[in-house]
Amino acid sequence: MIAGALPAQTARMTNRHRSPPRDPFPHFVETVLPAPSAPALAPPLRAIAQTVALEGGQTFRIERGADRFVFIASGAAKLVALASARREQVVAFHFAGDLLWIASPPAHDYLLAALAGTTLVTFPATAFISIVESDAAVMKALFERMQQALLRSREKSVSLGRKTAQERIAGFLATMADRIGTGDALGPQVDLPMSRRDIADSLGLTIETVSRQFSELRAAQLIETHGRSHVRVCNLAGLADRAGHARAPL
Amino acid sequence: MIAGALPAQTARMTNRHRSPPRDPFPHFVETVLPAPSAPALAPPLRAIAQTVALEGGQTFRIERGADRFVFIASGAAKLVALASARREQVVAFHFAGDLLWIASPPAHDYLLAALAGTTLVTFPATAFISIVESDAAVMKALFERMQQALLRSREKSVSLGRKTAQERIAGFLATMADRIGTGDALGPQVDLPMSRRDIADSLGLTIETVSRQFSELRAAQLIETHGRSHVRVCNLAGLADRAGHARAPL
DNA sequence: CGACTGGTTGAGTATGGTCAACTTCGGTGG
DNA sequence: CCACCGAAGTTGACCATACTCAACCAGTCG
Repeated sequence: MIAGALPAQTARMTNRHRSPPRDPFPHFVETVLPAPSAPALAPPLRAIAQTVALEGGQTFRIERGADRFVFIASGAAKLVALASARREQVVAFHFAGDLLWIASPPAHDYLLAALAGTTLVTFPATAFISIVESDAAVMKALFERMQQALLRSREKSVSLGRKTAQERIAGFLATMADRIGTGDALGPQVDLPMSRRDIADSLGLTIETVSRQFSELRAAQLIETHGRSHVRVCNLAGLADRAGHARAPL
Repeated sequence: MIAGALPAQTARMTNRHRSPPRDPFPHFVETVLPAPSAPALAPPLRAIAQTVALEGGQTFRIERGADRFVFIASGAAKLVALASARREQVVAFHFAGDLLWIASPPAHDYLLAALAGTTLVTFPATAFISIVESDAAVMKALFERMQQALLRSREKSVSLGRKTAQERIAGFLATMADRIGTGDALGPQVDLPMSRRDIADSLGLTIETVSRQFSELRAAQLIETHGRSHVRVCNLAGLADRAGHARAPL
């Protein structure tokens, strides 16, 4: 279930301050389950839950045909589809508080890889559903998370199918500022937990192209970067503009 | 709600044999609702349902913030995201029996366009959910359709992000053979209801590239084409092979 | 049968990929 | 605290895949 580090990954430990192994299950309960449903459902769910602690670079694989729900209690992860030996597609990034569904369809294998120290609570999908299916509020909450995932995936299709490299990068940064940015919306800061390779594999580009586009956006005064991962968005409107988020004029 | 034909579309009527305007709602009920749930839910759902008949080329738009469920009673449709004036991304194709969810997120507008004469039954999403949310079986069925849509969308991301033009076309044809093919699996035939432009807009390519790849696959004896839309898959295994559906070796 | 749309084929181009050198970051150890 | 080292990131030169522009062909409908 928990596979080793990815091939080209020398499991460099980034956990100097290893966090105490607090049980993440209560966090799952209060984040995902509506309060009235929690008392009845938490025990049976706990019975089928598996808690997994991953260090950055480690991966969580699912067996074929055994799809799972995964709650990210802390940390950050990428959901990766293996297209072939040297081709990976990052299908989605997920952060603390997210609940995602993973399956491996016939065409490709999928796995979840931690971008840093990450704690997961995972459930076999069918067992999970049979426990919560009778609870309308929980099913509705689940459903809404699914809708959000589908919407994000559709937007990613637009990006991958019809946008230039620069539009993809600009859109990516704007999205990340929205999802994990700190500070006000006018000058958000982001600490990107993913590498340039992860970004490239997410946007259907190469690391070189990602790097070049970062440089261009920097030159255009839209962003500032400090170190490998810190990005300051100087001009969010300008960034959104370059993302090609044109709405069709009616 | 029902907009006119798309810009470059001279609403050429393809309905010589106009089908009788049979009420498609019962078809929705028996296809989507589990039998035990139908009697209780059908009446309130009918009250909020809107039936729409579209000719090929006509589109169904949703207002912003008013997401809908759409059941395709007959025909075929493409779900399109408008990236900008001359850039459209086909996010998904849907056929008779499919139930889909459409929303227009902040970044882009979405619309559903009929590929031929098509009958829809549509519902405002929130009203739909409040009617069915208490019925576990229906919610589960809905949920599974959502999972399927998400899975397909993820697979599309892989295709758009990490596959060559030929791999995309081969994968597309294999998928279509599976979804709307007739005849045995060894020599399936497909009548593609979508134009080369639709295919191009779905795969993130141009019509010329689509055409060239069709020609190459034809030259490689993997497919035969008759007329604009009829495709005969001579070698499904070979096609799947060229689709780059490599599973990671364990 | 003729016109028109959609599809195919060809020639040249551009965006992003590849290959390679170099720089910076950041973590470790002297 | 600074020097060192490996990995990650950046930049440049060149190349390839798919796009653009354009002409031509074929299927379909009137």
